[in-house]
Amino acid sequence: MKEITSQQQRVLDCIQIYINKTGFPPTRANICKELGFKSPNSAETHLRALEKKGFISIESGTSRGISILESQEYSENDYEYPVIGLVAAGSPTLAEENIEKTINCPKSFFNSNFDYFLKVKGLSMKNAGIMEDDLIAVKKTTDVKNGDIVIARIDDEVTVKFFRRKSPKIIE
Amino acid sequence: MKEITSQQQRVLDCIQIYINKTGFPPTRANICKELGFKSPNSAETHLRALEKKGFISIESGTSRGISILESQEYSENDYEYPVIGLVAAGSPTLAEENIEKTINCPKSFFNSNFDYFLKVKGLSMKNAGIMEDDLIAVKKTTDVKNGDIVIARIDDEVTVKFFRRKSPKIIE
DNA sequence: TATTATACTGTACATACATTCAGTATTTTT
DNA sequence: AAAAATACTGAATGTATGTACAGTATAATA
Repeated sequence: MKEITSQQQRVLDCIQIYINKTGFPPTRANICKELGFKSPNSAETHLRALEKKGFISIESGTSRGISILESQEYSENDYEYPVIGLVAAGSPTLAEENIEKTINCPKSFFNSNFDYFLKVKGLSMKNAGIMEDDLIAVKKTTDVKNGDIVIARIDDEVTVKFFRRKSPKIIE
Repeated sequence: MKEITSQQQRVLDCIQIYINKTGFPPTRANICKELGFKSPNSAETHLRALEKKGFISIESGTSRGISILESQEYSENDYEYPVIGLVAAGSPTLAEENIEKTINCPKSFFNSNFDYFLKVKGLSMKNAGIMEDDLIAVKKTTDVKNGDIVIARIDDEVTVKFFRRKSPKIIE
C-alpha cells in the first residue's frame, strides 16, 4: 500500500461518505459535485490513482463499480481464532498442542482486537457469571493498566483476575 | 411493513448478496442473471413491489440506486440503551426507577442484540476482574443454547469479552 | 365477478455514466 | 535536466442501465 495524497484521501473519504449516505457508490460526476471538481476526468484520475495504490477496486465498464478495499490489518473480514483450553495447572500457550480448535469470527466482533479464545474450565468464576466452557477473548499485551482483566498464573494455577498493583505474571 | 412474498424475498436476498460480494447494488440485468429471469422488467416489477412494501428504496434515474432499508426492529442505527444499576441484593429490572441513564450506541455494537447495560456495583465480582461501575451488555434470554455475548467495558475501553456458549442465567 | 397483485417474456429508447483524448500547470522523482 | 506523478479543465463518445409500453397467465381480493 503506497502513500496516499491528501487529495486522494479526500476522494476516498468522499466515496465512503457517499456510500454511507446513499447505500451505493458515487459516479465520477457525483464526486466532482461533492469536491468541487469541474471535469469528470478529475475524479477519474484520482480513482485510478487510488486503485493503483490498492485503496479501491474499480469494476471496468460498470456504473458506480467502485468498492473500497479494506486493508489487511484493519480488515473486517472473518478471521480464524484459536481456542485454547484453560487447564487448572499449567500455562496456556499458543503451541499447537494446546489449540483445541479454531473459531471463525469477524475481527471486529468485539469491537476490539484480540488474539485468541480461552476456554474456561471449572466454576471458580461463577459469581461473575462465567461458567464452564465459556469462551473468553484474550488480547495479549504488555501494557496493562490498573483495572484491566488479565489472565494470571499464580503458583501454577491459572485464573482470570483483576489486575492490581502487585501484578501477577501475565501469561504470554 | 407489508408481507413479503417468497419471490420478493429471493430478489431482496439477491440484492444483499450482490452488495456483499461486489460492494455496490446490482442492476436489473444483474438480478435477472442471478435469478434466471429473462426480462429486465421482471426485476423491475419486483423492485417496485419491494419499494412499495418498504424493504428497499430506489433512487429514480440512478444506476444501481438501490439501497436496502433496515427495518425498525433490526436497525443498525444508534439506539438508546438503559443503564441499570446492579444492587448487591435483588435483581435489577427495567422499571424506571432503576434506570440510571441511557447510552446511545449502535445496535450492532456488539454484533448481537442486547437489551440494556448493567452497571456493576460493588466488588463482588472482583475475582473475575469486573470492578465497580463497569458496564455489562446484557441480553435477556430464556434460550440457553444460543450464544450470548456479554462484554465488560472498563474505563470506556472494551477489554474483555465473554462469548457464552452455555449461557449462565443473566439477570432477568 | 371485477379488480388488483403477483409473476413473468420481449422490445425499445432516452439518458446516466464510464472512459478516452487533448490540453495546462505544478511538484516530485530519477 | 528529463521523466513521471499530481492535479486539474473541457469536450466527446459508446454503452450501460433505468424505465416505459405491450403482452400473457395465475392467484388473491373486494
